[in-house]
Amino acid sequence: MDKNSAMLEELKRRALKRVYGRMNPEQLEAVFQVKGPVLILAGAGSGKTTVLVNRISNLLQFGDAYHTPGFPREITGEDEAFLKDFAEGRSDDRERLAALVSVGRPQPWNVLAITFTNKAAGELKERLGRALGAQANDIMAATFHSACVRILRREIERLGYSKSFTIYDADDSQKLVREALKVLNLDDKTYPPKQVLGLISHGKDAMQTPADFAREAGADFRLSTVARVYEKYQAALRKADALDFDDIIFLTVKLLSEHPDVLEFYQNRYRYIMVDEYQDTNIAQYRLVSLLAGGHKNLCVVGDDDQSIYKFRGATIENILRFEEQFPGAMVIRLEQNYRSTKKILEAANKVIANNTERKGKNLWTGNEDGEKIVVRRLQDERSEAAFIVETIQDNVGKGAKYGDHAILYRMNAQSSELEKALVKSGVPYKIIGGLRFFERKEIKDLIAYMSVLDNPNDTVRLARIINEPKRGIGDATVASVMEISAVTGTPALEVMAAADGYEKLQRKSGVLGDFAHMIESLSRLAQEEPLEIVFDALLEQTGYTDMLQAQGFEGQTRLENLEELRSTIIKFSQESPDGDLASFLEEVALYTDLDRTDLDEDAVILMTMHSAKGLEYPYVFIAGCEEGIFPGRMSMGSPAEIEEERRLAYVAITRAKKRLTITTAAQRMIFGQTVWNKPSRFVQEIPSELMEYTDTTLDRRRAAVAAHTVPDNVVRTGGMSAVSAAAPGAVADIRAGDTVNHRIFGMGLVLSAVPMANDLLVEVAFDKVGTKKLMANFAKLKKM
DNA sequence: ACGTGTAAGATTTTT
DNA sequence: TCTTACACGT
Repeated sequence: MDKNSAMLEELKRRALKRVYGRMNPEQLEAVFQVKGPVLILAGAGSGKTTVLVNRISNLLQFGDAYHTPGFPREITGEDEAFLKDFAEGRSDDRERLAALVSVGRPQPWNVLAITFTNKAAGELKERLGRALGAQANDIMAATFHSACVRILRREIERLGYSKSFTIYDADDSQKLVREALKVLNLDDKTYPPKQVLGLISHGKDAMQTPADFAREAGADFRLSTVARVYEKYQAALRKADALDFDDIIFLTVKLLSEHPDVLEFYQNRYRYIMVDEYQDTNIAQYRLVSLLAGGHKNLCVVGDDDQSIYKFRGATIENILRFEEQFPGAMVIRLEQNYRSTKKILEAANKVIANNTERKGKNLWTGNEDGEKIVVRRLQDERSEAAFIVETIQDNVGKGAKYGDHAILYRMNAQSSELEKALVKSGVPYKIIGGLRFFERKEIKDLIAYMSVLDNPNDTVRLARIINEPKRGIGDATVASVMEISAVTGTPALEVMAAADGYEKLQRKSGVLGDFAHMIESLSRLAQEEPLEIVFDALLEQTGYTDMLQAQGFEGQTRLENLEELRSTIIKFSQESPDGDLASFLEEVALYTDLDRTDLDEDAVILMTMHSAKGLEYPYVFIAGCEEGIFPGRMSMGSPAEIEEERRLAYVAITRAKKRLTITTAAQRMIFGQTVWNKPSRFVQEIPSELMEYTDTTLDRRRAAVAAHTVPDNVVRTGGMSAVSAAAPGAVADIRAGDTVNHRIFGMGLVLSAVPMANDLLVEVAFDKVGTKKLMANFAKLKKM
C-alpha cells in the first residue's frame, strides 16, 4: 500500500469513528467488527444495546468499510477534502460518506437480531427505527420463538405438521402430560406431571427425541418411564396439531438440519446474525444459531456469563464459555466500563460475584461518582421490612424523586403481598410484574381456549377446557366417549358431537352436544368474516360466559373486567395489524407475557422478582428478603453450582441500581404459613463492610426484651396466630362491591370493588367527601353500614 | 353431572 | 397461607 492510500485509509477510519463518536474504544471495536464470529462480553450496564444498535446501523450504512481496505471508486481531491472535513467535524453528511466508503452493504432484511423477550425485541426495533428510519422495518428483530414460528409457519408441512398449528403454554402441556400418565397407568404421585414435563423440556432443550431420551436414560427405570411419557406426550401434541414452547425451537432445528434447501434459503437471507443474552441460550438454540450462521459465519453474540440465571430452564453457560472453540477465529471484545451505577454499588457487585469460580472473569469499572453507601437493614419481620421500604420511598419522593424511580426486587412472588399491603396502606402507586399473571387467569384462558377451538378444532386440550364451561351438562364421561369415538372412527370431535344421535353412547346427550357443536361451527363461520372483537363479543354472549359471570357477584365482576381488558388487547392488536386474523392473534398472545403488557414508564413503584428485573435499571433499588433460606433459597443450598446461580442472581439484582441500593433482611418471616427465623444472606456478608451502612433494628427490641425479662410479643405469636389473621374473619369479610361503608376519618363511601388479599380485603371505595381510595378493609377498620 | 371438602404442594420461569 | 386437584356424596 502506498503512502497516499495508507493516509486515505486512516482518514476513512477517522471519519467513520466520528460517526459513532460517543462510544468508547471497545464499543467502537464491536461496532466495526461486522464480519466473522464475534463474542461481546458485555458487563452489566456497559451499553450493549447501544452497541448492538450502532453495529447494525454501521453495517447497513457502511458495510465493512472500516476493515476492508480501499474505496468503491477512485478518490478525487475533492473527496479527500470531504473526508478530512468529516473526520474533523466540519461536515456531517453521512449520505455522502456512505456513498464514498461503503463496501459490501447488506440489505436490512439480511440482518437478524435475536433476543429473549418481546420487550427487548421491541426496544431494539424502536431504537433502530430512530437510528435508521424506515429501513429499520425490514430488519428482523425478534425473539427466538417468534423468529422460529415465522419459519415454521412457512415450512412446517415438511415435518408433517399443519401450517395452522397451535402453540401450547406450560399449563396446556401439563394437562397433556397428565393424560399421557393416565394412558400409561402411571401414578402422578410417583411421577409429578410438573417434574415430568420439566424433564421432557430439558430433553427437548438438548435436542433429544423420545428415543434419544430413552437411550440416555439407559438402565435408569424412572427416566426410562419418563421417556415413555415423552413419547405419548409428543404423539398427543402432534394429534392436537400443537407445539409446546420447546418444540418451536426443536422443530426449527430439525427442519433446518434435515432440509438443506430450507437451510440454504435462510442462511442466504440472514447473512448477519446477532444474539442478545447469549448466556441464556440452551443447546437447541445454540444449534439453531450455528445452523443459520453456518454459511456466512457472520455471527455476533452478546452476553455476560455472570448474568446467567436461567440454568434451571436449560440454559447452558457453556455456550458462552466455549464460543471461541465452537466458532474458530472468533473475535472477543470485552465491554467492562459501566455507565449505570455508582462506584460503591459496582464495587459491591464485583466483590459478591468474585466468590464464584465458574466464570470467565472480568472487572467492571465505572467513571461515575462514588455514590452513597449501600443501606443494609435488618428488621424484625416482613411487615416492618415492608414498612421500612415504603417509608424510604416516600422519603425519597418527598425529596423530589419519582415513584417510578423505585424498584423492589425479591426472590419469590410470594414475598410481594406484604409489600403490596404496605404500599396500599400509604397510598403509594405501584405495579406488580408476575405473580398471578394476566394470561394465566382462568377467564382469560377460557376465552383464549374458545378462540383456539374456533381456529383449530383439533385442539383437544382447549376443547376439553371449555366444552362444559359454562356448565351445559356435558360431563367427563360424555367427553371421554366423544374423544374415544373420535379416535376410533377418525372423525373430528366436533363432527362426532354434531352427529351425536348416530352414536348409541351419546344419544342421551345428543341435544346438548349438538347445540354446542353447532354453536362452535357458527362462531367459526363468523370468525372467517367478522372482525375479531365482534367474534369475541359473540363468544361471550352465545356461550353464556357473560351470564355465568354476572351471576357470580363481585368476583365475577372482576373477571368481567379482566375480559374487558382482553377485549382491549384484541382491539389494539387489530389496529396494529389490520390484516391480522384470529390465527395471528392467537399466535401473538401465545408468545406474550406480563412484562409486555406492563407500561414501565408509568410513575409507579415497580415490584418484581430479581429474574424479571434483568435488563432493567432504576435509580433506587430495594432487594428484600436477603436471608439464608430465602435468598439463596432453601432449595439451592444443597449444591455449590446452584449457589453460584443464586449469586449471579444477586449480581444481577445489585447491578440494577443506579444511585442507591437498599438491602433488607428480616429476622423472622412467615413463609408458606410457617414462621421461620433466618440469618442474613451470605451475599450480604460478601459485600465489604466499608461499602455498607448497616443497621440492626432488632437489637433494640432484643435488648429491651432482655431488660424486661420478656420476649417481644410478636415472637410469642407463632404458628399463624397473628393478630390480623385472628381478628380478620367475620368483621369485614363480607364487604362487597355496592356496599356502603364507614371509615373513621374518610366518612361514608361506596365500595367499588373488593378483592381478597393476604388475610384482608383490598377494597376500592368512593368516599362521599374525599374521593376514591384503595384501602385494606381490616386495616382501615371499615365498617359495613 | 356437579358441588363440596380435604390434602398436598409450594422457587425462580424471558417463550 | 393459599391454591389447586381429585375424591366423595348427592
